[in-house]
Amino acid sequence: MKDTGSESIPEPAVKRLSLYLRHLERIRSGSAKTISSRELGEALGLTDAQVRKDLAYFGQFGQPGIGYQIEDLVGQLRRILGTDRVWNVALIGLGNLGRALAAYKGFLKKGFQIVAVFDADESKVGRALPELESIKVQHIRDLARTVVAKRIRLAILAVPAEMAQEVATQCTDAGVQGILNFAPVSLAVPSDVTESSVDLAVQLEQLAFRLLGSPPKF
Amino acid sequence: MKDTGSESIPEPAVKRLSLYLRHLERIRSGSAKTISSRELGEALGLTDAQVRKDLAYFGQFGQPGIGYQIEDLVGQLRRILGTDRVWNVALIGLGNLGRALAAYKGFLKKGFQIVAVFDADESKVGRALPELESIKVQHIRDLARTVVAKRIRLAILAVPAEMAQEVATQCTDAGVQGILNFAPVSLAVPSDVTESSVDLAVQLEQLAFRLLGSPPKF
DNA sequence: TAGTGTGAATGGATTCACAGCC
DNA sequence: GGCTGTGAATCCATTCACACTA
Repeated sequence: MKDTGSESIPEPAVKRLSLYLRHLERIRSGSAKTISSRELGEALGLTDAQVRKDLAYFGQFGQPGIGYQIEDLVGQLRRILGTDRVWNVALIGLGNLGRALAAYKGFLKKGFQIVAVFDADESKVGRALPELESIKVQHIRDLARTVVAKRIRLAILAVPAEMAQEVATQCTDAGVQGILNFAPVSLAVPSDVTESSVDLAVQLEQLAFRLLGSPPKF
Repeated sequence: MKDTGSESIPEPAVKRLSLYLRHLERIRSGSAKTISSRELGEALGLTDAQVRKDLAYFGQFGQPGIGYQIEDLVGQLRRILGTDRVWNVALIGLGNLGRALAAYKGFLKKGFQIVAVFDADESKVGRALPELESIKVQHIRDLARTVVAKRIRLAILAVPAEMAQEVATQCTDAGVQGILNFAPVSLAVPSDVTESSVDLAVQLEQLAFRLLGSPPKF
């Protein structure tokens, strides 16, 4: 009934796009200039048809008989995924995980720049993190102000579970449009905000479930 | 053609089971003794039918007209997911992320006990981590020996991307059956091993993709 | 009345298979 | 011969709708 205009791209396809890009960036320094859908799929455990279908949602990037130009495809995927620009990101919560995330180099490589860090602990406020010399820890009460001032559209939440919903609401109220949540709770966010949760313990739990089927090897 | 015997449970259903359990554990101290599929679904942004269907794959846990007994369902879900026991886990790689994971309390709450930690850096070997006083950092060369000796079936990989595949292979050769991988690469593992990857930068990338559709709020 | 469990219907995503191009 | 792009067919997951139970 309602057509949003986008050509109905499957969510799983977008996830795989990130994996394609990641693999291509890894092999781009190699000798091969092109890659076939079969090769790309094999590297990620997918079928060739899957790879072609995924890419075809976004355009015609390949050459029949040849494959895909690696450099070209990297550029296309970056453009599609939005990593051809710099995104300002806020990091909220400076416990063990938060500090590890602050130090993580992988974000900046993809254009995600942490331009503000927040915590509720007054004793941390005003200091600088070793890995982000140029910015000082701010109190969460400054969140809204800073989000607007620094044009922050993405936030990483690494706060305790009890605070997560409240902080998430402050983020969205301030104009944040995407939240990556590491607290082990489901967040309720407005429909125009995207939320994605990573629950470290749940990840292990899923693995444990699979193991229940098969016996130990020792 | 081949029937593995398992009643074909959708993978997404198992993921949601973890979320059901997480929510129930959070509210179990409250006054309500029961919860309906509608209430549970609402808390997680799912339909009531979805919740009922998911639970029904594993048994008949609810009472018509009443709902589900919270305590009972917690027990059932723990049993189904395998968190009603203790799992020995190895943590490999002690960079920023690895150390944060070592300190993470959430694992033990679900029965995942880190019983060995490894790194390739000789200068770290022999020391103890602040949060895991009782165990000493071992060199990766001791991986196989220790995995067998300590009956380790799950491993958390927090090593650099370049080493990830090699370490993963060492893990599976030693008998590890499940790997939670934080390195930004796709791992190839034997078919009887379960691998699950969390790429922090990819998570943000997915959020960025959604944001490309809508304009900034400022 | 409130709420589960479940077959049937629907909706999505993956795979197939092939026309067309290099 | 090798490989892409894509409709058609298949497979899988979600939603619907209702018989049934407390």
